Amino acid sequence: MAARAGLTVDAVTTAAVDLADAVGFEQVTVSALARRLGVQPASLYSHVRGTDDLRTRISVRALEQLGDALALALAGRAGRDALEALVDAVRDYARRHPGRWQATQVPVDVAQAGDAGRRVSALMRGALHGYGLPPQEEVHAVRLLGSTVNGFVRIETSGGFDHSRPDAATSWRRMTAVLDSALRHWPDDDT
Amino acid sequence: MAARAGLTVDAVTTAAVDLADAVGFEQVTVSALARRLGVQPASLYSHVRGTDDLRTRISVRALEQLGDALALALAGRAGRDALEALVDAVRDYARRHPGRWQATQVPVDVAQAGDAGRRVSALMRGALHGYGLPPQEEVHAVRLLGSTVNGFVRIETSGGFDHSRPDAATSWRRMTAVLDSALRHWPDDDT
DNA sequence: CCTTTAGCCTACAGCCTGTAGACAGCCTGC
DNA sequence: GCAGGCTGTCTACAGGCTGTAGGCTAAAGG
Repeated sequence: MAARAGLTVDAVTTAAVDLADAVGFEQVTVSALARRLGVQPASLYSHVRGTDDLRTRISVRALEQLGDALALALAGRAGRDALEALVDAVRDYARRHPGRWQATQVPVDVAQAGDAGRRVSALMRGALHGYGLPPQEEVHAVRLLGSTVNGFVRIETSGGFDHSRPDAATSWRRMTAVLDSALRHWPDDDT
Repeated sequence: MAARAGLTVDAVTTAAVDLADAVGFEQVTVSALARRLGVQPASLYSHVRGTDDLRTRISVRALEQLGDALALALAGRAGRDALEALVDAVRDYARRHPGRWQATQVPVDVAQAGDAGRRVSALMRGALHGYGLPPQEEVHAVRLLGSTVNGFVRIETSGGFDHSRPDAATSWRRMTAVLDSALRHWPDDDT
C-alpha cells in the first residue's frame, strides 16, 4: 500500500513547475500537485514545507531558467542585435512558460532568489553596454527596459491586447525599435 | 439576534475595496470581508455571488476611479505636461491604493469592465495627442507607455527596487524624460 | 395591526492546509 | 542472509474557507 513514488525535493519542484505552466502559478497547491503525482497531499509535506515553500521553489527555478535563456540569447551579440535578442528571449520565455513567468513576477525572499535575480539584471545591464550610456544612466536604462518588457508581457499574457488592432506582435516590433532609438539618443539629465 | 447590518451590494463592494488596500487584493475573501463587517460569511452571499464576483467588483470600481483620477490630472494639459501628469497620476494611484491597483491588473471579463478599461486607454491616447504621432503609430505609443508605466509601478510596489540605488523616484523622473524624448523623436517604421 | 418582503442567521457538505503517528519497503552492518 | 534502523508514504484528524439550504425576524406597506 505504501509503494515508493520516488519523490524528492527536486522531483516535486519539477512537477510543480510543470503544473504551474499547465494551470497557472496561483493555482499551484499542495493538493493539486499531490493529485498530479498520484500521491496523498500529506506525503508532500516531507519534501516541502507547504504551499508557500512550493511556490518559492518554482520562482527560484524559473528565475534560474530565465537567466539561462537570456545568457544564451545574448552570447556574441551587441547593440540593437543584443537588445532584440534580450527582449525577444524574455517574451518567448513568458509565452512558452506562462506559469513560470508568473512565478518570476511575485516578490520572493532575497535570501532565496537573490542570486538568480541579480544574474538576470546583470545580463540586462550587459546587453545595454554597447549603447555607451553614461555610467550613472545605465541603471535607469535597465529599469526602463525591464519595466517596459515586464509590463508588455504581462498585458499580453493576460489577454489585454486581444480585443484591439493591430496584434501584439506588431506593437512589440515597433516598441523594440523605439527603445533602440531611445537608447541611442538618450537625453541628457538636465534636472 | 438578527439586527440588520445595512448591507447592500454597494456597501459590500466599498468595504471590499478598503479591505483590498488594507491586506492586498489576493487576500480579499468572503470570510475576511465578513469578519471586517461583523457579519456571518453566509450573509454576504445574498449580495455577491462569491469570492470571484467580489474581486471583479473591486476591479471594476478601481478602474473607474483610476479613470476619474486620470481625467482630472489631464484636464487642461498637453504635451510633456500631459505626459507627466498622466504617468504621475497612475503611479500615485498605485502607491496610495495598492490593493485597488492590483485589482486593475487582473484580467477581467470584458463585458463587466469593458467601459472602464476603454475609458482609461482613451485617456492615455488623448494625453499623447499633442505629440503629433502618425495615426497608425498612436496605438503603439499607447501600448509602450502603458507597458512601461505598468511594469515600473508593478516592480516598485512589489519592492523590486528596494535593494538597489538610486531610489525608484529618481529613475521614474529619468524614465519620464526618456519617454517624452522618444515620443518627440518617434522613429519611422522602416519594416 | 397584519402581512409580505428581504436581510441575516445557523447548519452543513465539501475541499484545502498542515500535523501526528502508524506502517512498509529499502539499506546497512554483521 | 538477515536484524534493525531509516525513510517515505499512508491514514486520521483539526481547523479554516466556500457556497447552499432553510429558518427566523426586523422593517415596509396596506
